[in-house]
Amino acid sequence: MRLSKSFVPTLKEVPNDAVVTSHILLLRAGMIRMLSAGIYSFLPLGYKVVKKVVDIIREEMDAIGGQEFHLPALNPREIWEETGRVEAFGDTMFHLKNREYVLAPTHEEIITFHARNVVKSYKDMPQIWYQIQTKFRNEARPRSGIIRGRQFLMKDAYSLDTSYENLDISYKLHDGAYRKIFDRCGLKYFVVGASSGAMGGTGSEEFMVKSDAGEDTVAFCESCGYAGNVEVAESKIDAIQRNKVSKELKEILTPNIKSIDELCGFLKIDETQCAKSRVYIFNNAPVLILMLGNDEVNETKLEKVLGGPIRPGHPDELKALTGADAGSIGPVDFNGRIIADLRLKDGNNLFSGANKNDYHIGGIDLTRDVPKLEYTDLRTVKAGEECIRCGSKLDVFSAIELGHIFKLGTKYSQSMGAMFLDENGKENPIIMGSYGIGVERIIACYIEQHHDDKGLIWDKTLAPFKVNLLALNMKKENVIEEADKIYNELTGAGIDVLYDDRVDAQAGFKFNDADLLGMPLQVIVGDKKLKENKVEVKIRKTGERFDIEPSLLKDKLMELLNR
RNA sequence: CGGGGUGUAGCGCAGCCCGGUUAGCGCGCUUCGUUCGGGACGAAGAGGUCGAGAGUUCGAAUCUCUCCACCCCGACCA
Repeated sequence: MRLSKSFVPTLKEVPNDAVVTSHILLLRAGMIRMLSAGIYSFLPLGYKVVKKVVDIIREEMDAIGGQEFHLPALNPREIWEETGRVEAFGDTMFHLKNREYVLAPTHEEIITFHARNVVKSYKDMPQIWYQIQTKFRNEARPRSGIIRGRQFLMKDAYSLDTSYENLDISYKLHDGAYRKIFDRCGLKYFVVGASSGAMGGTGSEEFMVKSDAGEDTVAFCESCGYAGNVEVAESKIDAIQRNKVSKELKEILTPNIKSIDELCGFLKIDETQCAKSRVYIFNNAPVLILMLGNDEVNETKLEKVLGGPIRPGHPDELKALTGADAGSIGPVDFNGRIIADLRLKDGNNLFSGANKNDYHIGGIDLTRDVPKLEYTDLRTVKAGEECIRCGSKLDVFSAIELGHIFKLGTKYSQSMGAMFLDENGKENPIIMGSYGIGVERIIACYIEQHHDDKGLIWDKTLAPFKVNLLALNMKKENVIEEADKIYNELTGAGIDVLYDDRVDAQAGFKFNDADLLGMPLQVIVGDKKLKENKVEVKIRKTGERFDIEPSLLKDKLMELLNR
């Protein structure tokens, strides 16, 4: 492609609104432009990269037996009513004003709609259905360029199976395909166990890339590879030691003492001798949560344990339930379900609220004084704690979610009536899985991982062009002649070449644009070296450069591109 | 949705506090000439509803109010 005839509006200066590296470079390289918050146009160069990513995804999805669909983005609202997700998505779903339609934020309902009409027998399965298509989500706050938009491209896939064993097979196929996709795209990623959130289901994994631009927080173990979203991650942290002798319960006057720190200061005790109470409302019933010391309740973990949404109790509810305000609530004689974090397991000689304002109780023995106490892991892990698997120090950092694979189970088939007959003629709901990849995020993550202060650094796999040919002075006949010849030769050999043939751009301008655009190889044709019958080749990634005779150029480039 | 910030030429900004010529600067753009291997130089140009609307005033980019857009932090987020 001749640059002089192309629309590649590069920017020397950094646009005001861009903060994240990938966003800045995509704008500067003339690959995207914003239309509105979270809505981006891909310009020709950017769209070439999109197509490369999509091709890789398609190849790997086809390789596991996926069949590509193209489903409508415009959906009748009533289909979404069947699963209750109009309400579940709430404001995140776009609604049309002049017809009862919504813009699809994902496609489980549409897949299930087609499945229930056609997939009626166990003989029809397994199926893997996928598409690469635009999704719409009314994000409250789009950000970071193409990383979080209101309109974005997603590869979404769905598996239909007759049993959970078969779902496991489909799930593993996707896991493998995803690894190949991200490997081929040149991404350094890791896989974490994740919370299933509002999708429902029995298991899920997220494919993540470490990045300051990320919106998820992840605990990661360098030595064994353990990784978990902090919503679900666990660490090895000391539980309290049970004392040999349990003291008597003792009520203590603690005027105006609310927090654990105040309590420790007042009683001259350590925070690990304190059990902090939090009251949540689940299914309109109170649940008292006990945490050790200053550990905070991880609400995601709690919701998972309870199996549904929770909310913190209001101050007046707390008062009515316990007779005390937030700082003085405790487990002893609490009337309702009590769950304690594992760190408190069978602890004794603990201090906690007395359910009476300005009083705490000491000498609590959980095994003696809190009957029917349940224990589970409810903490959020912190950096520096020990890995649950190998004991090394955990790192906690932010990351971008690239892909997510889910075992959905029967949530959608059940609510929408997608049933099949098994070998015994018995009717069962289809067992489903759902698998997503954010296409733009692959590009953004790639850039976050592959750039320098000059600009983008494309690997040949995703590069919009393999070679950037620079004719340094398009007013010199010999330069034009040689560069044109090289352009024709390389193009003829099937190499994608971006030919900077701009007449009015000076050498330095072309060098900088080439580095910004970041094609893997640059071929520089200038009068100076032509006089010695040489052109220059520069490898963008390493900065390495050498001179070569034009007649040897094509073979040399082929060799470089193939290794 | 809460908090903070910004909005002036295609891009980056100054001017605003303290109202008063024709609204400036750099880059980019057009024309001509020179230059031509690391973002050239000279000359002459084009380009603006100062985010929108209302108000105060003899007079508003500047003061007041309302709205809108965008960015950041948070909440939220399959």
